[in-house]
Amino acid sequence: MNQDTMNRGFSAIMKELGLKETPKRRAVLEVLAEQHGFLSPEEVWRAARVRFKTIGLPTVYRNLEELAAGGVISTIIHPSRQLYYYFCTTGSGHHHHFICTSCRRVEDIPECTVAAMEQDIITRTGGRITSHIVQFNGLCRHCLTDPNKRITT
Amino acid sequence: MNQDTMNRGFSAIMKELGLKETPKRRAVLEVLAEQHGFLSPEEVWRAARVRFKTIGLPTVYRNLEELAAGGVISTIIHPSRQLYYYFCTTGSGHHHHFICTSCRRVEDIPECTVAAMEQDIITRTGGRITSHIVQFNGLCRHCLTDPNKRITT
DNA sequence: TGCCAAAGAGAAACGATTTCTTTTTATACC
DNA sequence: GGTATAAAAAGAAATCGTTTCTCTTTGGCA
Ligand SMILES: [Mn+2]
Ligand SMILES: [Mn+2]
Ligand SMILES: [Zn+2]
Ligand SMILES: [Zn+2]
Repeated sequence: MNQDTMNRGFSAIMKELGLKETPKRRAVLEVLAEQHGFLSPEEVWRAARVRFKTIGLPTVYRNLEELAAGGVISTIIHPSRQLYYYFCTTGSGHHHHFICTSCRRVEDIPECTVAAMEQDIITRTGGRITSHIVQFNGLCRHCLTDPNKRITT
Repeated sequence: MNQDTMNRGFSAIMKELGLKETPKRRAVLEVLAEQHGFLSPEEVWRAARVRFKTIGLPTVYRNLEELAAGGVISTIIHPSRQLYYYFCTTGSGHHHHFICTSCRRVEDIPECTVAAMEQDIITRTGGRITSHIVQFNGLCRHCLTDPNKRITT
């Protein structure tokens, strides 16, 4: 994703969400978009500080939360239970992820085939499903190939 | 689950995991087994203190973690990112859950139909899947029927 | 240009979870 | 039954990721 596409797209995104287009907010989004994997709020903050002498960690937390609430970025469920975010370049469309627990790469799982399971649950339990979590964890082919390059976080 | 079944089963469980059968550990398991829904470590602790004047919160955390590692209890993924545990009476067999975010009831999802998705990911990405998360969140039929009885946690 | 709600800085608080040290206890073995 | 020993627990304290607070700054709009 080149810088121009990024900037144009980001302006539209923030407008749609009714969020002001501030340099800090754009930086948060840019930092995430430049990564191939998911990042923690503190990692986003460290990367953003390279561009801004001053940017507060609470600012990063707030923006990440807002952007995730708006569906612009995805939250990653992690065994450590820390917060992690990922900017998914696959446009709209509901889908899930395969994350490498070693290097943090993320792969799309295009089809969400849980519809049948949901219908089954609804009819069987009589409840209403408001959301679901489907995520596959493992090692990507890079980390599988080079065991000595694995990042055991 | 009656008390006798509980005690006999629990002894075997701890033996299998190579854990000493202590009163505190059994209490943690009993508290969870008596609930129809999932509990936080502090809630387990409060319930366990009814039986023991002294039981430390770290003890509860440690036991819950060990029992979960042994597969005896399940961890629940929660939007609040707090820890929650659930004692699943469905014996062995891999399956997933539908949890009510209001009253914390848990329903089994007997079939795990993600095998096809996994195979697809493996062949397409060349990675290895070590685990997956599949969970459905929503409102159970009780909470759906009585909106005014909903527990908005 | 001026207004004002939204956004950010910086410091501080928070609180769930973990760590540490000392004491107790379950279990294996005699 | 008595004893050794490693596991387990108590209680206090620390940790640290995350959130809150107060004041200041700024983007969007007329
Ligand atoms: Mn994606
Ligand atoms: Mn179950
Ligand atoms: Zn990897
Ligand atoms: Zn319910």
